[in-house]
Amino acid sequence: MPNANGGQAATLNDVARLANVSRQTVSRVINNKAAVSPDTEQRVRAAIAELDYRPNSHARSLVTNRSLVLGLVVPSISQPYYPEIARGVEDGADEADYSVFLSHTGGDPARELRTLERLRDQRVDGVIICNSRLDDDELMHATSALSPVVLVNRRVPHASGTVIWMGYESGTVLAIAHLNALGRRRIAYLGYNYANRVDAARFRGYQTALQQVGIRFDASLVFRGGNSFQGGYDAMGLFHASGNEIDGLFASNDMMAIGAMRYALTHGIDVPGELAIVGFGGSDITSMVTPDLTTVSMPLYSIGITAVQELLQLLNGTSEQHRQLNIEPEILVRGSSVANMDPSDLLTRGGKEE
Amino acid sequence: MPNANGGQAATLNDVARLANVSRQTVSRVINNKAAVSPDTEQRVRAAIAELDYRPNSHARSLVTNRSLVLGLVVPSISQPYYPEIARGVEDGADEADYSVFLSHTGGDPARELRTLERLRDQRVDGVIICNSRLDDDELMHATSALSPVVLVNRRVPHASGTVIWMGYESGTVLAIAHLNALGRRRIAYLGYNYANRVDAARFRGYQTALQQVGIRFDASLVFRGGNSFQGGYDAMGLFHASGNEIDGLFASNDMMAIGAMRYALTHGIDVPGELAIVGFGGSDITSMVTPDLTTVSMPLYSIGITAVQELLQLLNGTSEQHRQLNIEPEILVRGSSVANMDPSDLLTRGGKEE
DNA sequence: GCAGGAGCAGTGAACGTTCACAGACGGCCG
DNA sequence: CGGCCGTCTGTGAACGTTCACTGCTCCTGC
Repeated sequence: MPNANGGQAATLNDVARLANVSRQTVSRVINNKAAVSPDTEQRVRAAIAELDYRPNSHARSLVTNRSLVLGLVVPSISQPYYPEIARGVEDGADEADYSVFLSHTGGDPARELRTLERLRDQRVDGVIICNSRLDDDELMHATSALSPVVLVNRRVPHASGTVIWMGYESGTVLAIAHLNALGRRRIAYLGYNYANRVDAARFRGYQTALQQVGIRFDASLVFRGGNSFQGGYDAMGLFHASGNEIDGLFASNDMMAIGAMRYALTHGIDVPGELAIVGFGGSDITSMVTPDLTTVSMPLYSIGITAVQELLQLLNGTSEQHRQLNIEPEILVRGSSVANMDPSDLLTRGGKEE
Repeated sequence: MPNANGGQAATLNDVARLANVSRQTVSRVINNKAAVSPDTEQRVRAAIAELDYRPNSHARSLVTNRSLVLGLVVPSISQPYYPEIARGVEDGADEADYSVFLSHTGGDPARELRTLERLRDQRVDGVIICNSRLDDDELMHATSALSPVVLVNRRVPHASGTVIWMGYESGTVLAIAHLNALGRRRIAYLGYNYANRVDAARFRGYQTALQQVGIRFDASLVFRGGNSFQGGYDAMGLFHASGNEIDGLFASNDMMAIGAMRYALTHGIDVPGELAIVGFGGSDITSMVTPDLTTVSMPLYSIGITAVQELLQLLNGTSEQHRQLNIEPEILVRGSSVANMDPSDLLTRGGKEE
């Protein structure tokens, strides 16, 4: 415990006294703002080291009006997909010497609202909100006191700040086109919640793609289930029991796709022979299942990085507001849609950037 | 923008002026500390609402010496396992009205050190560190200025604060005992880094268990690979090529186990018939692979909750320091070690809480 | 009728920084 | 040799709260 006065952290004044200079001089040294004579600087640094002094960020923020803290709000940190974004945000922030408040809302709008209030209380310098569950008005109001803001997967009318929009629609088109190219014609769509903007965008992509390749939309091939492995498994079971024949399946996310695939495999349906399956998300899991899952992949890590950079640019005015960045996905073709791929070949494909 | 003076957030003084009372009275209302007449309170609340006032937490922290913020440090947020802990921490903190700084270190000790410094700068009220990569001295020194501290999976001599220790050793004993009970005698151990404390603890468990069930330790059945799906796959390949016969395999974590299983399945080794496999971690993925993976499961979410509660108790002195909490794992028996389980039965087992 | 307490409100100082100044000192130029 | 500029350092105020007081009014009890 190199602290001077009984457990309390040393202050600028303590350092100044020890080094026989004024507060301001110490401040100058730690912020290396203005010129300080080498001799003085040396003395100050020695004092800082001796007292193990570190500036109090609260005091600093109070006067500078900047906290060097960002907020990241996600619905659920434990779902695959968000951790990867969070990692990007973390890395981007760390590099710029920012800290990150992580908050997860559990998909509960009330909790999201509470979280945003708290971030405001903490006077964070900016906020990244992923897949907000608030309705337009609430979101507008909550973020108006919270600028700048980067919204991931949510377009809000007249939002100041930047919107990062993932190509859910185009990604789904990719998936359906792939299934069509494989000669599949009866392609089912497995979603989870059409009231959800993201799921709705995918559904639009499904319809668009069908039209493009000249397949008539058949509402009986659209079904839904819970947003999980179990949900996909159960939904597939129900659908199968209905007796509808299909040779292709697109699922809204990887976990549901894997659940559906599991049902198929354990009920004598050959994948991909009889049924080709494509998931959405590009999560790690997809390369660990057998057969590995063809999936539409989003560059999640770099989305996180981009979000932070955009936020920092908004902060120092290097970027204009009202921008929209579109992120385009790619499709990772694997064993759940194309048979007889060399497994060792599969392993090297579809790796994520680090 | 209900703000009064041009974009700047309203302050206590603004509210006081508008409500025609003193700062202190407003303070009393927002902290509902002392008695305030109903009439006055009403006026103050109206003013707060009109100005959309929210207290500045920096100013508050400066004088109260509490920040209502906790720090959570993990090696990697995108690896399965940490998100679940983070979720627990988040939920526990949210309930107590605390915010959480999430920092991930990428397993880099230098970055971990930098992170801890930053948390200290931010004057967080407490820190949870998972699987610290620092050596004892560094960790001791870095945390001495950062109390209270909860250390997950790391025992440090004379650490003030609490240690949460997961039963790596006992969990591994569970796994080996299970394999032995199935009649497996040539049980291999697949690790990733024996210099790693956690991996070393598991290895001790392996040796202990062998001894308990009367199997002679055979060093040629111990091999290692990278800490990932690919690592498990490759290591299994090399081991297989060496011609060593085994009928049971324990892997240090789920991803490696799944990689090894994938290698076995794609190279004509029947799982679990010829080779029974047990992983470690209890991550979600394990129930999504085919066959689903028998795994040693840690109650990660509740560990996160526990860590926060412990921290908060240390904060208000309700818990004594130098405590060690041992978390005991359980084994989830599934298709990779026991064949012919009803798949729908499997689905309902091993689900996580929440 | 007055001491004492309860209920309510306000004042100055403090928390640990940075900011906008101002001052001291020496050297250079005209 | 006087004025001015550059380099270095110090001073008071401010940021937005809470804390420890003090002061006022009104009621109660003896």
